[in-house]
Amino acid sequence: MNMIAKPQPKTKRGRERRAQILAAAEDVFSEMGFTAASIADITRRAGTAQGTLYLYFDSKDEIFREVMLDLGRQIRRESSRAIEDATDRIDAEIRGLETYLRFVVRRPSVYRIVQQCAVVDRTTWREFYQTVFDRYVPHLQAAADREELSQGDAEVRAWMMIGIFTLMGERVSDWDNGKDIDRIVTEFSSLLRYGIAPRDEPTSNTR
Amino acid sequence: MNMIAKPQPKTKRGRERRAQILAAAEDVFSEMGFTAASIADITRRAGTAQGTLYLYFDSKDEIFREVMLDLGRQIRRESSRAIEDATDRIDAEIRGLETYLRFVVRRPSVYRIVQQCAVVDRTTWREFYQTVFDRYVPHLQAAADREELSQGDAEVRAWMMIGIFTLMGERVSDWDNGKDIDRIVTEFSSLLRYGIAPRDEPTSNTR
DNA sequence: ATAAAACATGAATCAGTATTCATGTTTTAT
DNA sequence: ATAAAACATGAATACTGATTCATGTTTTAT
Repeated sequence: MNMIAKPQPKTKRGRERRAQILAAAEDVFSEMGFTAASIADITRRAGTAQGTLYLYFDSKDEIFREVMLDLGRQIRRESSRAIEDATDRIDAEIRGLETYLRFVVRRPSVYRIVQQCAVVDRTTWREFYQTVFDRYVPHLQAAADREELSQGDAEVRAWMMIGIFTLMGERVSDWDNGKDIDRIVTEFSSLLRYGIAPRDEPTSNTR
Repeated sequence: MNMIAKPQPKTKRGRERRAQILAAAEDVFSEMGFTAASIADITRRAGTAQGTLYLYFDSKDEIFREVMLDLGRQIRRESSRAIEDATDRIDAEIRGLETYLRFVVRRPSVYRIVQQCAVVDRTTWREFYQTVFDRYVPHLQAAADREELSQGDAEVRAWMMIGIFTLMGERVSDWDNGKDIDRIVTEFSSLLRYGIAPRDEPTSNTR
């Protein structure tokens, strides 16, 4: 509702405190969950007084939102970096998945926060996925035009890829801590290249 | 912690009240979210007094859990019914997705509750996905053995399929209300049969 | 018909915690 | 060096809402 966020801190000390509190909030929210996490928990972790948090953030909801926006930027930065030197779109998808999975294993808070966000702040959560989607579709469309992919529905493909990335991310960060990344990437690669239907020519093209 | 749940109601009236409150809880939780939903909201919707809820459920957490378990059963029932008369595994997957998507459009509370569950009661949420996974893998493995699918990593395939189902479910129930189901099913079918890589023989086999 | 069990009520309790604020300290600008 | 602005404190406030419980009603069993 309130569109005017707190102004940026004016001094170096201020910027540091804000960053300190934001980092503490990320940890606490991902470890305890939004509801269980109290302002006292966050400021204790950050080593400040409770009131200090309100110098930089309007409310518990707003600080959560800032945490999510920050993570969103990190996720997108990480994935675009991954695909920079891919040879073609299939390769880009595969590298993208691998980098992504390694990222979420390093930063398991990512998925916790995104999941919380779906519940705590649905608008921000939608915007996050919409942004990912909006950047994804043109890549897939262009790749199909260049014949690096078969022709197909780029939008639906984007959602399917995002679905695979998302669940695999949850899986490795929450369940197996990264030990299955290689298997996952191998099978994903095979899905993109051949689907999962029986293949006609058994062992000819590795392409 | 407390493993002893409330005993089953002894009378018809009791069973009806319990069902009434459970249905109200599903609606209220999915509309308002777990945190915002109060016991008063639930009992108001159910048309009973607040205390009545505590005759049948130990706590707000427990009633949420019961809602989730109930939905889990419905989801599994619906999807197994869908694939009963599929001709092969690829066909089963495609029918499964379509039925599934139509189900979540009819019952949009499904995804809201599952998402909430990831945050509110992580144990139950994990058990839900684990159960889906445990039932899925043997089907895929058996199908590969019968050569209805190519050989591959059945476990990773199961997670990828679940990821696609999940995101598409969220997508149609939350975003577009079912109008894109046909497009989605078509593209999904194509992914399973051919992948998304360029195809060697342009227009030969519809299989 | 009657006692016992089961079910139902809703106002009062009570614990937790987000937010404020009066007071102090540090930094910046002149 | 000094005033003003920015930053920091943490105890007190204020509110919410889950849970309880004393009391009443309905159903079941005999």
